[in-house]
Amino acid sequence: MPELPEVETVRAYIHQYTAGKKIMHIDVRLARLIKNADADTFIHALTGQTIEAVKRRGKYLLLQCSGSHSLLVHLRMTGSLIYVPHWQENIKAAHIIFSLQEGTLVYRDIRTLGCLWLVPPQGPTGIQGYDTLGPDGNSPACTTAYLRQALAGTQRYIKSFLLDQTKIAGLGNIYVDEALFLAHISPFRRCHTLTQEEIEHLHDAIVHVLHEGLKYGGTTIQNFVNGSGREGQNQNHLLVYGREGTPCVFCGGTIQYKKLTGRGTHYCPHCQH
DNA sequence: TAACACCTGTAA
DNA sequence: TTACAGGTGTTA
Repeated sequence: MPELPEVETVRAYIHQYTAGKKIMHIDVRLARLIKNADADTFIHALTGQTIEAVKRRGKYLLLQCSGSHSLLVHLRMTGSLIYVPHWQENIKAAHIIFSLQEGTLVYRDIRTLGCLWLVPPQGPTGIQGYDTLGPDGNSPACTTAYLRQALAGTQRYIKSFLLDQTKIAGLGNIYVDEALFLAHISPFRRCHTLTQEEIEHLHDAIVHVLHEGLKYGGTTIQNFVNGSGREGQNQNHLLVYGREGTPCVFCGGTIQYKKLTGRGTHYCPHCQH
């Protein structure tokens, strides 16, 4: 589900509502979501700690706590982290429940593919996937020069490259399709064939689509909700994702849908080369 | 790099 | 009943 703009939207809300609050009690209802500790260890390490700040790197959320351990969360497809002033038992798919000194932080996840990790004192190193993250797609480190250098070394499909979190962190299926459409580059192009000009357009498009996603509070297709449980609005501004069979906003041709390395891919064959 | 696995819900 | 879904790790 969530890509960088969705995770960042959640981060901002959760930070606003939970920073400075103490974790009074933790109810672990689905322990297998915690990947590197058993439930007792997890509960013992975090109970009594104060959430100092909520940070984000790529699609990971870091809840920095006052004690020696912190909490790292990846929402995967259908995870969500919401803050509610009053816990109610009718909240569906609530798997880990943090009772705070004021209000409740709930980890929900319909498909239960999400992950939580207890972060050791030395930080979130050694946690699979985290150490090898590339620069965030909207960070100053993700320059055109960086992209040029990284793209030159591989012949894979550009879409597959953009989805690779070790190359660029934070992009997922929606924003990759949107960025390639805006840059007029086919998802089937091989990385090493991109020209300097195309790489510049691609870079601008990545920054733009992430900015738009953030501006509209994330994209909700089915499940995404921000930290308050509300939907995003960026789905109303998408240009290709989910628009197969409808007219291309540039040429009026028909948006196509094909599978590319297992992912549904939306593009305009006339505009994207 | 492809297929499959992890899961559940929804829509065709 | 089947295919598909904002992701990613493992295996062939």
